[in-house]
Amino acid sequence: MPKVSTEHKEQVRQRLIDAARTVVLRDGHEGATTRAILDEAGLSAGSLYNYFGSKDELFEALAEQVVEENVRSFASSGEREADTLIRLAAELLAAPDLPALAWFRGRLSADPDVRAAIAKFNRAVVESFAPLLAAAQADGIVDPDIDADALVELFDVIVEGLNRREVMGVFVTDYERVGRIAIDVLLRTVVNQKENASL
Amino acid sequence: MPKVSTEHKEQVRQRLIDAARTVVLRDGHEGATTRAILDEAGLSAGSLYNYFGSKDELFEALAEQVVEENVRSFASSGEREADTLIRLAAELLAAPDLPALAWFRGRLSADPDVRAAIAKFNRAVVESFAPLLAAAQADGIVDPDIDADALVELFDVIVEGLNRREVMGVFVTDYERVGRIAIDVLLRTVVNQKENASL
DNA sequence: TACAAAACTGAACGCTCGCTCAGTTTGCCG
DNA sequence: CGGCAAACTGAGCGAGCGTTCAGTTTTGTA
Repeated sequence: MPKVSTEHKEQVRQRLIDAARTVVLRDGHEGATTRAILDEAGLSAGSLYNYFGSKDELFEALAEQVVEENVRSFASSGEREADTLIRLAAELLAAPDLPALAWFRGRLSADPDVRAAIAKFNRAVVESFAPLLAAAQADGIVDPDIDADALVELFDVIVEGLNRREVMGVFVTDYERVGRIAIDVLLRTVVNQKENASL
Repeated sequence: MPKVSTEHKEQVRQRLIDAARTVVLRDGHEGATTRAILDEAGLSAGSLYNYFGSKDELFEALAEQVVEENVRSFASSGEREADTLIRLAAELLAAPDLPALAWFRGRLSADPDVRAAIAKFNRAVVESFAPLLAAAQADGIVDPDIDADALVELFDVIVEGLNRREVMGVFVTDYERVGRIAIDVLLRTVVNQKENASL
């Protein structure tokens, strides 16, 4: 018969994950020591090991959670227009969590679970854009000869590029402008074909 | 009157930088300890400090060198056609130095000198593409209303995105295809205007 | 209220890191 | 050839890390 155990335990576990995220964002990954994290969470040195087997286990949990949030945020947007997607990507990438995400990508990319989660994010991006293009091709407003898979992949590359610059602090001078030109350029395959057809 | 000093000193210094690069690429940044680097260079613990004031100074020198090589490689290509640029970018980004570059970008991005070197690389990319577009606009084959600066910036974003994926091990399935669609899409602003004009 | 189990504490351990320094070797110059 | 400054060695340092554990506090149950 277990004594204290409740979902309170899960709350403390989550508090540790949140503290780890806070410390990584504030002090960088070199400053993210167990002591700093436990201090942030209001616990002392030994308590970590009631919840995680090691520091790495804590970081794996955090990494999976951050990636999961990004996947959900990207995949659950109501609108599915291509320009909304670019805008959403820009917003998403401006979120304070992203530096952490990038950090984990570099730091833990050796871990198969994290790699899988990242691949899931990329897939979410691709799967959001592909149907739009397919529909446009089915409607005959996009050249059916166009290499749709490659175009979708390019969209993903652009999202990654925006992310990288954001993380690097090399901010795009004006998201609105670059986002607009990306839409413009990506959808020119659509629009111009349509214009040509209507001529 | 100096005794032993020759340019031999510069050679050893370079050997240390090369050893640091080798170890980082082989063991990752956590495995790149001073002992591992000195062992790779065939020197013992104390010798590092005849050439660099600290481990960080060595890494700064390496980072600047890697970035410098990338800038030179990108800027010195003979051909200046846009599709060549994309192809060059792809080749460049497939070079084995790139993981190191990416690592330093993340690791030392707080250092102003390294940030400056990275900005230089970005500038080289932008300056390679901008004249092409400007010329096309001057010739009247590109809509002068098009936001040229933003388009150039998008090109840079694409280069960054390709780089990121390469470093992450999320390889583009077929560089040829994605490169072609990127050219196609970027230059569609050009080609379609020209086609429209000729109609 | 009494008690046992779980949660928590914080001093301490072992380890590895960047770095130092007294002693040794190396190689240029008078 | 002799001498001396520079280059190099490697044992060892202080500090900080992740982790442990014996003791204390807290908590749910009987």
